[in-house]
Amino acid sequence: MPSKISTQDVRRANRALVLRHLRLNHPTSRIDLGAMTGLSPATVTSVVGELLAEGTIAETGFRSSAGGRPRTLLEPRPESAYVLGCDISEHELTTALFDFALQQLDTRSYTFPERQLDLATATEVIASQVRELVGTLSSSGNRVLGLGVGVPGMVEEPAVPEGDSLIHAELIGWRDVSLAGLSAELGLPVFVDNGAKTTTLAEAWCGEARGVEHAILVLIGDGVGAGVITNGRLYRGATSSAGEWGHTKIDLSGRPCRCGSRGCVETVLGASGVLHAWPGQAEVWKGREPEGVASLLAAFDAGDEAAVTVVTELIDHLGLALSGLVNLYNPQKIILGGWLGQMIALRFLGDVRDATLRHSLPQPGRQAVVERSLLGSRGPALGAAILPIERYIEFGLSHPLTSS
Amino acid sequence: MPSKISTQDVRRANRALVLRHLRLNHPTSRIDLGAMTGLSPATVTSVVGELLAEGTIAETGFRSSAGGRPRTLLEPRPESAYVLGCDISEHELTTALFDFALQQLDTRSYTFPERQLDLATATEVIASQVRELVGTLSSSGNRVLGLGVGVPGMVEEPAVPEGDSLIHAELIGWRDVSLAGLSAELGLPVFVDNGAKTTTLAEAWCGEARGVEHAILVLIGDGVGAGVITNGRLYRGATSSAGEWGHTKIDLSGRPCRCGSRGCVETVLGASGVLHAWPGQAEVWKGREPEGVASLLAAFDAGDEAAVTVVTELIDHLGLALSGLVNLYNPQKIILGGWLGQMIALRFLGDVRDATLRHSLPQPGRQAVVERSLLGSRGPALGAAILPIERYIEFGLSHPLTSS
DNA sequence: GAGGTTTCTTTTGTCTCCTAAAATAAGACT
DNA sequence: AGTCTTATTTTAGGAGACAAAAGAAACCTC
Repeated sequence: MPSKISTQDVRRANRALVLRHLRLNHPTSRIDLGAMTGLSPATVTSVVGELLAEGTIAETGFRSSAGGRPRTLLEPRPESAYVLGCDISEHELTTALFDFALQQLDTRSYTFPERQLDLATATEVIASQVRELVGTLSSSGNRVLGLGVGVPGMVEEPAVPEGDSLIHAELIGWRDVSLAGLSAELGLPVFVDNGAKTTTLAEAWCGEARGVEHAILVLIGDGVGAGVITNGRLYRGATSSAGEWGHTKIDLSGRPCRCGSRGCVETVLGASGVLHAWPGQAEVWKGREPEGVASLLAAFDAGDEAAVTVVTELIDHLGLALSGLVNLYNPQKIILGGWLGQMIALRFLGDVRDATLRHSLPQPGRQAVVERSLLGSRGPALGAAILPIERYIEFGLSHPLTSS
Repeated sequence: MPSKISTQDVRRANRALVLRHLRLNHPTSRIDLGAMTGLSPATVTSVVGELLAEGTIAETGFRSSAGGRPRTLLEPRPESAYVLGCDISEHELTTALFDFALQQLDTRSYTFPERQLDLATATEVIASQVRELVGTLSSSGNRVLGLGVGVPGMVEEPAVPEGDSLIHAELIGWRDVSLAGLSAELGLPVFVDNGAKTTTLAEAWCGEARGVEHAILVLIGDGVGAGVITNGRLYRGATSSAGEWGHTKIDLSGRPCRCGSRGCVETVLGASGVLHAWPGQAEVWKGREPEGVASLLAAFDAGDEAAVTVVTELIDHLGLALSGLVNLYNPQKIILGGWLGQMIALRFLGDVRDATLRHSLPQPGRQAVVERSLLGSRGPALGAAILPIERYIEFGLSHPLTSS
């Protein structure tokens, strides 16, 4: 249930509103901000004054006009704050440093074997990466807003606002773990979320979903996942684990899945699932799925009959699976990401669109455009870095933050 | 994107907050309201004073206490306002009158043949039902907040706030239709939404989903539908057609569906789909599906082998389909409704729960409780009536409203 | 280049709203 | 009756938004 609000929340909300508009279209003048947000000029002056005093934004010039006072142009100041984003995949841990404009400044990676990464090691590695990255900043005394971490598993929001998020990531052997230690060690606020969700956030802020109120990012690779944006925000559900699309069932008589059920989207659209559909090839490419898919596409190009069938069915099944998302979430845009998703989108986007439309109900189907993700592999870490930025834009520095 | 807010929105939000709390737990005292909402006693006094002056709530007694001033108890005043809800199904049109406490006072029905109901007739019938119902109110000069209408189709929200909602309801032959005429004729605000959504609203306000922040109502009958509550509100998506679950595909090699695709949930779980799975019986019960299902259950009880298989598979498939909702929406509760859904839940609720859990991912699966709907056939009209109530609670009388 | 025009930005005064603290009300207890 | 306890209302103050007025900074014209 919504909570009580008071006059100070009004300022908080309007400050965030101005900052968000400024991030999406800059440079802008005070007048334009007023027109776009609906705020009165007086209020815009006041809010902008605050942001200028903080150093969050800066006046960067003028737009001359035919016979009137020129508009002062405003922009976010990239060097006003920095954020860190960390992505943990099943064999790599990458931390990157971004400025306030979300430009990546530097990055550090750490590779680990066997899908095993214990919490202590992870904490240590991330901490040293963060210190190194922050050390590369030219001047000292910079505002570092915090660290976001994307993990390959589910993250449960704390019951009480100031509790710790609980991580469940079987893939790397983490069960009911928290990163409170890392936060304490760094003296920085640490935010955790599922990797697919952080990637979706990245897409929503800097990619194809920029400015789209209702969008879904579909990630297809070895595994399959999705992230949902509704009303411009990440959809989380009761315990933050909404959007788990990989184990939605689309085939009553499908192959068994590692999740214990059968016919999951992942068994049909995931890389090894696709190769399974290619007679006799699954074993051949085990552990080298990207090569396998490449060779499937080569065979398709060569007109190999089996390959053509596999690819044709893949596209139809993808469209069918996407239609489920279209009908259930009624998005304006569906974005294909993940290495396999990108590969498919690059060559068969039109066919995927047709297939999706074919299987969707007409009304929501008409709304939904299918696109290819623009973000490369930087997505997950970038999205993780957005977590502290989001908090800052929403709450300013009032919430726990530290300088370094 | 969220819009600007000002101090007056603060009052609006807090007024709505108090009213919602009062609706959920009454009688309550000012002090308790303050504690539950987080508002200061002074503010509670002020807001409550306003509501008392309006007549929306009343002081109804005292709770004596051990040695202190007794708390004055507050309650919503049922007779402070009235609302109308209308449900249009494929062969019937029912309008009901409710008081502010959502007690049904009276109802009128109109049956029409052949799934054909033209807009002019509908307008006329509803208008006369409404006049009749309002006429039955003992005193005159009552506040009638408006009429809500639930239709068997999709409703597109207007692009501009003051535009008209567009209705697409193929089932009764309505295409791009609006009820602006009805509103003008009655001099009352008219709100329209999809029938499954209004029923979900009813469940959220008065049924199993009361007070639940994340819930899904699943309606299984001849057709199949669903409504989703997230963060305590109805989930609508980009054009208000989210939650269309009936044509989610769960069987790649399933039977073709009237929607043009194949293996839709409706072809598996809908009444005629279920009977199709019962060898040789589909034709027998065509047009008399409820009887057919009853006889299937009788055969199941008698130990008929085919029937046992059909029912066992039905439950497994239902669990599998529900698991998709669990994984994608991460709800706290799933509620089974619709005549067939109720029938199944009444006899096999435990098995359905097991099946759902079996096919869901562990984390979201643990959260989701499966229950049977408590609302009978009154749901759709009741939910429709909630539409104007919701608006009133949120905006007070500031939005277009009329007295009669 | 002085005055006028136009357009953006800031200032001023007013209004709304929440809240802490103080005051008041309405019992029970002794 | 006096005291204690708890609930509600008043009071005084602060945060905010905004309309209207004032000020600022161009350009244009003669």
